[in-house]
Amino acid sequence: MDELDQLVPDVFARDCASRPVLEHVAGRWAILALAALREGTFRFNALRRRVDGVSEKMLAQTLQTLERDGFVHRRAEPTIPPKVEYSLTPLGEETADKLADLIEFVEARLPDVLAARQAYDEARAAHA
Amino acid sequence: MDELDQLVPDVFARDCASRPVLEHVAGRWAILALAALREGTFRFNALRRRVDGVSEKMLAQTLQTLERDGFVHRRAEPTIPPKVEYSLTPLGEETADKLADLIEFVEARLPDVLAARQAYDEARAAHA
DNA sequence: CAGTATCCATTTGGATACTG
DNA sequence: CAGTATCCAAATGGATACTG
Repeated sequence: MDELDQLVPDVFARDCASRPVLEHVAGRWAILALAALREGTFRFNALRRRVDGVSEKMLAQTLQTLERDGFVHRRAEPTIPPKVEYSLTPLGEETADKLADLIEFVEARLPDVLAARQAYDEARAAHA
Repeated sequence: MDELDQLVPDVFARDCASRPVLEHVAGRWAILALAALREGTFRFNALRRRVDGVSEKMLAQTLQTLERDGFVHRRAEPTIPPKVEYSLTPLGEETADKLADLIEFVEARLPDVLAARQAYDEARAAHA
C-alpha cells in the first residue's frame, strides 16, 4: 500500500460503508440543502423555497437521510400548526463547509467549464 | 444580500448553470473517478478496476462528461489495440483535491455516522 | 483494448390528494 | 404547516453482447 492509498483507504472498494454516506451528502439535493443550512435554521417550507426546484417529496427524503446519518438536526414543536426546524449538527457543519467550498470553486470556474465545453463540442462538430 | 449569500451566490436558483456542473463532479462515479485519477494516469480498464463496481457504461459516460467539462484529459493513441489514457486537467486536479478532502472526512467520521444511524433507528423502533 | 448498443430493473422525480 | 401516500412518467444504472 503506497502513500496515496492511505489518503483515501477504501472508498474504492465496492462494499465500503462510506460510499453510501458519500452519496447521501453529495446527492443533488443534499449538497444544496446542507449548503443552505449553513445560513442558519430553516423551517421545512422556508428551506424548500431556498433550495429552488426541489419537490416536497425529495426534500423530505433528503432531510430524513441526512438526519439519520447525523448531519442534520430536526427539532419539532408539537404545536398546531406544527413547527419543525432543521439545522446542522457539528458533523453537518464541517461537511457543509467542505461542500460550500466545492460549490464556490465550481461557480468561480464556471467560465472555464463553459469554455471547455464549447471547445469539446466544436472539435466534435468539426470531424463529424 | 448578506455575507452568506455572497459566498455561494446563486446555486440555489433553479436555472443556475453551475448546478449541472456540480452534479457532474459530485456524481456517484465522478467523485470516485476524479479521486482515483489523483494517483496518476489510467487506461480505461485500469481505472475501471480501480473504481470497483462501476460498469463500463457508467464509467464511459462519466469520463465523457468530465472530459467535456474540462476536468479530465483524454489522450488516445491510434494504435491497434487502441490505447487511451485518462488524466486530470489542472482544473480537475483542484476539484479532485476538494473531493478527496470530502472523502477523507467522511471516512474519518464514519463511526459517528454509524452511531447516529443506530440511535435514530432505535429511537424510531422504541415508540413504534 | 476501448468502447457502443441494447435491454431491462431500479430509482428518481413530479403532481395530486390527504392528515394531524 | 409539515409532512405522508399514491400514482405515474422519465431518468438512471447495470448486465450482456457486440465492434473496430
